[in-house]
Amino acid sequence: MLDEQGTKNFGAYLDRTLRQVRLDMGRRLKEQGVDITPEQWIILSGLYENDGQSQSELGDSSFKNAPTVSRIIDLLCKKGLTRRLPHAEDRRRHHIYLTDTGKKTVERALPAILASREKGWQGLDDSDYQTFLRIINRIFQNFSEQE
Amino acid sequence: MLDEQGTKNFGAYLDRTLRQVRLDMGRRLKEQGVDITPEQWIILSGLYENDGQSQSELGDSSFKNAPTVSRIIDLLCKKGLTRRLPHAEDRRRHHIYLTDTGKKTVERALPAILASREKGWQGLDDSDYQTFLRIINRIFQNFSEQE
DNA sequence: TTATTATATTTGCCTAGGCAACTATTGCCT
DNA sequence: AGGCAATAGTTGCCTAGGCAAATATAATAA
Repeated sequence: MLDEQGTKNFGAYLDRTLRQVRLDMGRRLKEQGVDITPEQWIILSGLYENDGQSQSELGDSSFKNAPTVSRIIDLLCKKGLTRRLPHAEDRRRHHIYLTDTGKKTVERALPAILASREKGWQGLDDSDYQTFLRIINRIFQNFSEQE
Repeated sequence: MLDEQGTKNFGAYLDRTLRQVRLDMGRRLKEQGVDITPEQWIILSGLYENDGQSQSELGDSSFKNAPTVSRIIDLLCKKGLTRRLPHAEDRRRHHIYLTDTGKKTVERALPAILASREKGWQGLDDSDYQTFLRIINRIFQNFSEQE
């Protein structure tokens, strides 16, 4: 069949699995009454760790591109979870800060996130995680090498 | 930090890696002069294997939901790569068939797909693939259990 | 047969995320 | 200083894919 010609069709497995991961996380957030998406969680938790980052810093750490970060932050600002403040030294940049509501939202969301991760990793252990990271990061790096 | 509380943050790795996989595949298809997306490839190759499937069958095998399949097929029909034909026994269904152009497109796309997979799996071997499948399918199943 | 339920597909509305083009700044080079 | 490249961010246009609701048809129950 087309799928196997000596090559490994890992993309299809990544795709279907990530879809389930996102679905489960999204549903748990909703059940918890937290109105954010998994992608928004990534940005919010990044700010919770290190508030006041610029959009490009958030993009680098979350591996999202600039337009995507820009639009997610638009939504988060509209929901009142973050705000953009001017950067003192560089007028092109903004500092992005969590509002108080934003911080509370992160804290309310966390149990749902942790529960979802726990469910996904059932039947697997720490050594599987090391192996998983080795393989998936190798794939990632294989595509990250500048041509 | 938030990311590690004993739980495994596998979602972030799946996310960033899949994004690279799609990007590389998309770029290679474009270089090859084949005007389809990685998602469209999944549907087209499914039809190449088994022509005339219904949309729900394509959805089941590609793990895409009904609206997504419907819209991808809209696009493929607009490009002249597939066509919808009525189902003799069930008038709710369609048979989806590749056109001649569609078949040729699959054949022209295949080298790009295989090259991308090969690049992604560099430095990894068959036994890594078995391990990868075990872990990722376990995650998938953990989320697929009803309830 | 009729009423109810289930299935196949489509559509509307939303977020995420590609690419490319654009603006505003900043930094560097001469 | 003046010119030019690089950087930060935004916007437009596109596809993918969630959910929910709608339509059409089929299958089943009463």
